[in-house]
Amino acid sequence: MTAPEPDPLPDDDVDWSNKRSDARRNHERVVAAAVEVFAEHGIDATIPQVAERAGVGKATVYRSFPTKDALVQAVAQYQRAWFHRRGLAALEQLNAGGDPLTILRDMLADTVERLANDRALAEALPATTPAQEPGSLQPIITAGQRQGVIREDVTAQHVKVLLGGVAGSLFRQQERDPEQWRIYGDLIFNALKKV
Amino acid sequence: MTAPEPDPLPDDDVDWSNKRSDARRNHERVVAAAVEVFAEHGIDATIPQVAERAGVGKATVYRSFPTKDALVQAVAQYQRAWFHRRGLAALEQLNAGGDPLTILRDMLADTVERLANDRALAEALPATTPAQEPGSLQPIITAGQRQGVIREDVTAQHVKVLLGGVAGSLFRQQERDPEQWRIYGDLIFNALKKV
Amino acid sequence: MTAPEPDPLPDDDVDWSNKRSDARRNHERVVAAAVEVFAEHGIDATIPQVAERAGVGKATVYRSFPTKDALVQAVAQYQRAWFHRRGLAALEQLNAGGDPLTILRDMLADTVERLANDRALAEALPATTPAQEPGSLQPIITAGQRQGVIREDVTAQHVKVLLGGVAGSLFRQQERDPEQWRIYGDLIFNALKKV
Amino acid sequence: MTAPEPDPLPDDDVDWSNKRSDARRNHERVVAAAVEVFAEHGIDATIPQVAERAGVGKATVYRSFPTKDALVQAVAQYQRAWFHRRGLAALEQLNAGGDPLTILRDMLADTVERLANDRALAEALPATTPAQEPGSLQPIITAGQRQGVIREDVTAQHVKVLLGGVAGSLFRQQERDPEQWRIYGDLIFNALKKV
DNA sequence: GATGAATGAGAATTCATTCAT
DNA sequence: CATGAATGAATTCTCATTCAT
Repeated sequence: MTAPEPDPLPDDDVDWSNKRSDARRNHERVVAAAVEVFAEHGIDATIPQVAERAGVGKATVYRSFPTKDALVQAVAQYQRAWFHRRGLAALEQLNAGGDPLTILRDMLADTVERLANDRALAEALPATTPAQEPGSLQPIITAGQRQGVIREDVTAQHVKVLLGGVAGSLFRQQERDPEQWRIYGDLIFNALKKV
Repeated sequence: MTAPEPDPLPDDDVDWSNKRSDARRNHERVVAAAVEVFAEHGIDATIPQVAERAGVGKATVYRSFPTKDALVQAVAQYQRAWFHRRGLAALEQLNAGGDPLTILRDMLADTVERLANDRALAEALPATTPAQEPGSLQPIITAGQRQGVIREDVTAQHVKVLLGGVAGSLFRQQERDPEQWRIYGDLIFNALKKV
Repeated sequence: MTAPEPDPLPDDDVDWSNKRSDARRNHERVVAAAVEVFAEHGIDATIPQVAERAGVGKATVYRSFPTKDALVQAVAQYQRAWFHRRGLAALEQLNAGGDPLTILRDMLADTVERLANDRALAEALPATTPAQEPGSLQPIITAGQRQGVIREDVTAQHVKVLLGGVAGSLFRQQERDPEQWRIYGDLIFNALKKV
Repeated sequence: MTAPEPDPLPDDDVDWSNKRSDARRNHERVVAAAVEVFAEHGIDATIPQVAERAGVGKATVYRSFPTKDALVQAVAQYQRAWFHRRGLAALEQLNAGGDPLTILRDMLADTVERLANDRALAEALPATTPAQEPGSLQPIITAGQRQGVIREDVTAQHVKVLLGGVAGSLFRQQERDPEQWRIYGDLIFNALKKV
């Protein structure tokens, strides 16, 4: 039900075959550090923070990513990719004849659990555009709407905004209680259901 | 149904009885300017921006508020106060025999409308602690729960987080369509209802 | 024959009447430091260099000039203004019936002498556009052309490029001998004369 | 009338007899690339730019030249060498009984044409010292002086400074019109003539 | 020998905060 | 009291140069 771990890191479309292994290790360290630091501090984290976490100099971060924004986008893409994969898993369940509401509830629960540990995902989620993610949440919502169990004015985008927005707020007030996070997931699930 | 205007400014627990009147006027100007500027730009607005809007020097802002954070807190308190007053108005309707769900729906609609025009409220809303705001939304929710129309695990805090979180996301993606804001209000309303 | 000393510093269109005297002094220090530092190192001089020379912090420089380019432009304008004033003085001599060739020779000599001590003027000179400087050199050249003693294909712009270019080169090779500088002025004068 | 192409590359006083041929080839590639890149961007071009143009790694550039300045000097030497060869060609014409003024005019025209397409030459030209270039322009100037058609206080160095300086200015203001470049060459020619 | 990865020093710029007037 | 001038710390980004492979 959960996504496979560890998540693959973004590859940046670089052909690493003829690069030195330590360089690749450092690149991965940078990305991993960025994922961690952004997870903790959001996209306001600074390049020096990332560099220190990775144990490299600032300029090494710039070797992998030419601007801070590029790094932010890479991490955001990585986060969206997780969400996308989770959506594909849900889609398989749906195609296997699963119940849309159940699948949706589980997916929301998983996502909230991850959001609780990853501020960057919270910030990346609403920025997703439907075209970029054919899998995602939309098919499940559509299926539920066909069955008349999900509100007809709801789209995946609404869910992402609700999830991302709530997570952002909870991070800001440093809510760490998993039970509270779970409740919010359940409330959002409830918001989508047809009365 | 809407709150009275202009909203009273926060008092900051200062004894003004022996202050010069122009000092008090400056203080109020600063707060009013801060409310406006933060409403437009969120808490990332700068002190110089606030000072300019207030028509005073930067140091005058610091006379009223020793740090930028103090000013942010004051504005946040002011925003929460608006929400609190709106809650008291709803409470009166409740005591006059109104329907909790209807009252709740109207209050959410009003709040979303205000959120759409006030970034600072979105940022301030979730930071409220229950003890600070006995009025607020809680009595309406409680009444609805007694009538069995509102989920029992829901508190005013949950609603604030949902509202503030969604508004934050919508601001970040610069969503200006009032219809979209309205839908989110409706979804949150739906989230609270008992199935 | 030479320009009045000390040259007036650029005023940046600021009304200083209600500013504190120390602020004005600091502003002037910044400008004076910038003029000096740019005179020595050209426009590649850095803001920290200017700040240190002025005995102020970097940010104080930014108070007077919002970007480095603004500072560069101010200094360049100041330099062009000197050249302009010198041109006006020459124009008066011309109107008083002076000999164009003699006036031109003197003006070139003065300018070269100043260029020898001011790298920034060398860099600013060619950037002048005729429209900006109605006085300048053009009237003298035109008068000389009317008398048939100056080449007809010559404009003030050509002279500025010759002067600025030569001075740039001499700075780069650190030529300090005034006699050499004088010779270049004389060569340029010779270049302009009709055969 | 023009110099033979391709120009020979500088030798840097290195004994290549016991070097591997590919190392020598790399060295030459670096110099050729540096000549091109500096011609386009002046000495502000970066080492990575040169390395990329040469198709080698940055460190390979540093193997041939310990600092960027060393590379700059090598390119400058190469540019001066072109000028020197052009001077030798002129010298032959002189020895064959040519007219000094005509030879000088042609040489200046050629040089200006090359300057217009080579920023590095403009920057390198004035840095020449007479001792380094016995040939160059000096013999023609001397011949012209003997005939009484060229000013007696003029040396080849003066001409180089005039040429390099003007070219530097024209590059900085991005003057691309060949006619303008030609005029400057003619003015410099005029500057040298005896009245 | 050759490579490209890594780095440190430094540049421009912004802003919360302090202080002299 | 009120002001705006001054500043230092922090941030993004660049490049000449060194070093491990």
